[in-house]
Amino acid sequence: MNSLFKSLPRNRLAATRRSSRRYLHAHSHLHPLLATFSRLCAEGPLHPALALLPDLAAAGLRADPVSLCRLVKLCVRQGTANDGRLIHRHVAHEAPQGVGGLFVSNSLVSMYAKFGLLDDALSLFDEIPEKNVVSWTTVVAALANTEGRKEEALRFLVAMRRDGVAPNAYTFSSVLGACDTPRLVTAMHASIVKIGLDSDVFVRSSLIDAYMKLGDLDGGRYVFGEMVTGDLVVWNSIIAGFAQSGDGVGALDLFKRMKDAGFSSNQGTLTSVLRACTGMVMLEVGRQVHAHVLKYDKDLILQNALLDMYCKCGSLQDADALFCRMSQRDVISWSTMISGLAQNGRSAEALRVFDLMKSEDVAPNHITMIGVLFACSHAGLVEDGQYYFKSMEKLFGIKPEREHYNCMVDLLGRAGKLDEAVEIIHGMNFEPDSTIWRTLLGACRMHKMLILQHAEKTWKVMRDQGVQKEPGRSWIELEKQVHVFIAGDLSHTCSDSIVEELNRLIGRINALGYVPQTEFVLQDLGNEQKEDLLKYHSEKLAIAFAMMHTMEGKPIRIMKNLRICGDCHAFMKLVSKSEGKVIIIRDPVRFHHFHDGVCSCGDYW
DNA sequence: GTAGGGTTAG
Repeated sequence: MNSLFKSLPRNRLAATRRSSRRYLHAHSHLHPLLATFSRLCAEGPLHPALALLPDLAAAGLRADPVSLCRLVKLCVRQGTANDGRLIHRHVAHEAPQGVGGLFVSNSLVSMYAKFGLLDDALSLFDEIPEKNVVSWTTVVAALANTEGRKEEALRFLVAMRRDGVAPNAYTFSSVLGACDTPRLVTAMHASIVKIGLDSDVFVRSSLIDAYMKLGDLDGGRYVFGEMVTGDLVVWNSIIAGFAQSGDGVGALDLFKRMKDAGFSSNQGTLTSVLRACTGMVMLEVGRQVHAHVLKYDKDLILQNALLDMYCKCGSLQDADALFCRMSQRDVISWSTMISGLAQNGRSAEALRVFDLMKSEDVAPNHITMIGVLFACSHAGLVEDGQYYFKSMEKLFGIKPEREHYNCMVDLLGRAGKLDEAVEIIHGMNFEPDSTIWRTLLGACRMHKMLILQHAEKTWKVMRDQGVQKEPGRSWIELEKQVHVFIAGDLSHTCSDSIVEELNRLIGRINALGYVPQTEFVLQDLGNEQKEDLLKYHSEKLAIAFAMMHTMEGKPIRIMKNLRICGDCHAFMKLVSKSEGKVIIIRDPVRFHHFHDGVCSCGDYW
């Protein structure tokens, strides 16, 4: 291998680089075989070019480094790892001279990494005697992109500096993907500023992304606000960060500012904007975005985001129509559709979609199985659920994780099999967390088996684990504006009319037999106070406001941060009947479609 | 020859 790297004085590198380009032209005129090879490497296809390698060797001809690098790239795009090894073997014998050898080796390292053969990439890297910034960056990037090897990326950065090679913008934008603690990101940020790379758009977008992934919105905003240079991806990074951290309004606001700044969106932008709509349940804005998505109908990520938006906004007709139209579907499309149907109370269809998925030979993953188990539990299909839970490892090679156990506790709990649910918890290999307890408590409450002593103990465990009681929040989209209501908070500008409308609704449903179910207030209070607490639950404030502003015939959609309580549930059923309205409430887990006094969840949630 | 942003659950 060492013959690959005739070492050269560094001041001759540029001259060699120039001569290496000339080499191509000189030789292609000299020999038709080399000319054909160069042309194939530049234009493809891959396999005829590969087939020429033995002929070149037999004729004693040495391919130029530029063509070889092109061939390696072609291989990454069109070929397999074995094709790559073929090139590697050829090069090991017919090495290009001088700096060209280094170029070819660097691209081979990159190729192995792209094929996921990290160890091959590293061992070739080890053989390079005079590693330059590209060699180092290639492995740093490969490690930073591999789950479980991120720490090594940082160690390589240190080793690189010790070796006297200065990192460049490529290196920093790669290594930032491996920085997953505030301390690391801040330290890297400091180095970047010191070296003066903080205006590079690649570095900037990676830095924003790194801050946002830690949940440090201010850090991301700071880097973004300091913008002296920016491009579309920098905008996309900040918008994605806001959308992913649940600040949909912030994301949409930035999207508007981006357009005002003269940038037009691409697939990446639209995907994040859709996610923001999904988080805020902004169906109308989502529909508008759909119009811009039409020209990207081959982009699966974007199509999946659109599909999820329709599911999460409770518009299953749109989701279904889109799903049928999609020209390709991957495991995410299928999982989205299965969970979407299940969350909207259409479990039987969800399971039919799962059967269809299997018949199309798409392998389910652990998220698909969460959707399937969720569907079973929602439809009371205890046996099917138990079957899938027990056999998912054998059938699909998916080991049950915490989330699957949680689904099983839900499934058994809902079906009233509380003892079996507790048994499942005891049979877990990991400590039960607050989610599991919450699920069990929900089942107890559902079956009116709430033994307070037990509940208090459970709440204590949850408090000890740092679970906080959030105030209830509901929000609705109206004329592309989001209106937020907080439980017990009457500071909204329209509060007086909201309370008036609420009283009117209560009067109407009293006639249908509504009685406030104060048992859902767990605090120790007098009955009247309990009724007041119930009356101003956030979804009741939201429905009163929506009732005054929604057009006739249009369903009302409410988003909630907490699960809906039994009293609000009964309330909504009666209001849907008395007012002849379809009401759709999305809580953090599922949807309730209220229509004519009935809910899609079958009073079971 | 090396680099950045986007989708499914909870």
